[in-house]
Amino acid sequence: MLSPYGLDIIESCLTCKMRSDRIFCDLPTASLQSFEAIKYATAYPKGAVLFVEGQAPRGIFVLCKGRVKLSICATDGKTLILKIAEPGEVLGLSATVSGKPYELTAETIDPCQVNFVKREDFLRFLKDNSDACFKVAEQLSEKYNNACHEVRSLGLSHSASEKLAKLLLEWSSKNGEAAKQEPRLKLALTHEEIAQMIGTSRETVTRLFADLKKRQIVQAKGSTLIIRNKVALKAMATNN
Amino acid sequence: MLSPYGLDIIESCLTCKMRSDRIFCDLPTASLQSFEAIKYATAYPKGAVLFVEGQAPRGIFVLCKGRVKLSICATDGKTLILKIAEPGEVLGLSATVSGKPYELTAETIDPCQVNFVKREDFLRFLKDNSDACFKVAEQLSEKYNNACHEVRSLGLSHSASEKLAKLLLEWSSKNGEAAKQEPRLKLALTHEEIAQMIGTSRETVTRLFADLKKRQIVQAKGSTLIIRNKVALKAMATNN
DNA sequence: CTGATGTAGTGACGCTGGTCACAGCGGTCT
DNA sequence: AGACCGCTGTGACCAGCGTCACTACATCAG
Repeated sequence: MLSPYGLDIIESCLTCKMRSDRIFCDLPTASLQSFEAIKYATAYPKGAVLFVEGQAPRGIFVLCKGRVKLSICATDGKTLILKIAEPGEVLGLSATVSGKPYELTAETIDPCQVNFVKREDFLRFLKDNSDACFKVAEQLSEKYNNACHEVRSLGLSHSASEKLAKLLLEWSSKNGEAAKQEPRLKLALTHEEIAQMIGTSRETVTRLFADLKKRQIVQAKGSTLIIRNKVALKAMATNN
Repeated sequence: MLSPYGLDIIESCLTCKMRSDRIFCDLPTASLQSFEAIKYATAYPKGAVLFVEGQAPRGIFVLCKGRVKLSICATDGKTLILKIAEPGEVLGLSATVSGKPYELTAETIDPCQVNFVKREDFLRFLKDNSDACFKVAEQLSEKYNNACHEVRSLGLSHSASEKLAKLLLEWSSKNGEAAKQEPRLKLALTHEEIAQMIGTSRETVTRLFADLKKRQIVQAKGSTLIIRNKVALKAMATNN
């Protein structure tokens, strides 16, 4: 089997082991078979752009492996990272459904495997498979929910430190580390990228981290970050 | 016919004149008939709260008449208005589909007519009527799109004046006034509410308006605002 | 080894806008 | 009429943070 970019390609959705974990993929066999017929299994290297905001929607991208950075970008080049998509997520879904341009840009940050489906094929598929249509509604609700959280964090925060604290807590809760006394997390992003996630400048992120370390709230061990004082961090995330 | 709060109640969706204009309501007669069976036509006075963020989803609210303010609110009371919903919009949709708590608060700002559908009834209805399910996906895409715009405006703007200019242009484009030389728009909101829409303080909005007037970019005529210099306003919305 | 490139850390400076504190200015209720 | 209330308009003050400019590493290619 071909294996570009060092990926182990999952050939068929029907035999995919992760199927049941994934909100969109967990479809009845019949629907999944029609899906098989219209999907193109593709692979991308790190740094590939799946689509760009403003483009007319070509179709959906089901992320099977790897992570994808979703961002929006201002005319002056200032960028805001909305989220890092994980496997199981469907990208370009809302644009494909509504026919409006993609509202964000998707760029791989790992080698990725992706199932692409052309817009016309996908819409036909949805009309014929009501289970899938409902899954799409669920996915879109999920996305909407996410966007609302982003709005809340951007719009209701009083300071950059509050937003950074929120981000760190959110990250720690994703690894199931949140319950631990001193949660650890891998800092896979640069200060620049973190700044783009919370809508601030690179220098501010550096300064905030320096401050957190000085106040013994976090501690860096190489590229892992240990949260030493969860309570203080939570206080920062809710107050100002 | 009963007519509370000075409303002319639309009794049946089947005979509703606005049906075809409205993205969700324009369903095949068969689907609409099953919808009729599960909906409750209700009316609310101005200032009524349909649901509050954080509440478990009771169901959906199809707005037939009047406007509804959708907002999120921080623990300290700071509020952000996401949008003013117009007739035809379905409220509480994503929470009802996903089962997660309502992500925002909906409060009427006019006397409103609303069709309410209980969550279980609605989910059953969706399973049985795939046309409706697709409409839901479309509505959710629309909402997601909106949220993305909000994120862009909040996250990528450099200043409050930029956000205000964006808001004014957006409003003028809704009335079809945008094409005119000097678009007019009704300022139906207080400075406080405008501040909450763009995530700034009441005083800043007052100062910004004063500045716009001084620079002859806009002009107030009672509660209508005339945009005298569209070009300058657009420049403010894109630059800094 | 050396230069190039990307990331992180830090000081200085100044602007934007949040906050507080009041002052006018319609309404409306009694 | 007066009292009260919500909205608007302004001045003063200052914290937060964006920006610039530079240094310090680390990694990598040649």
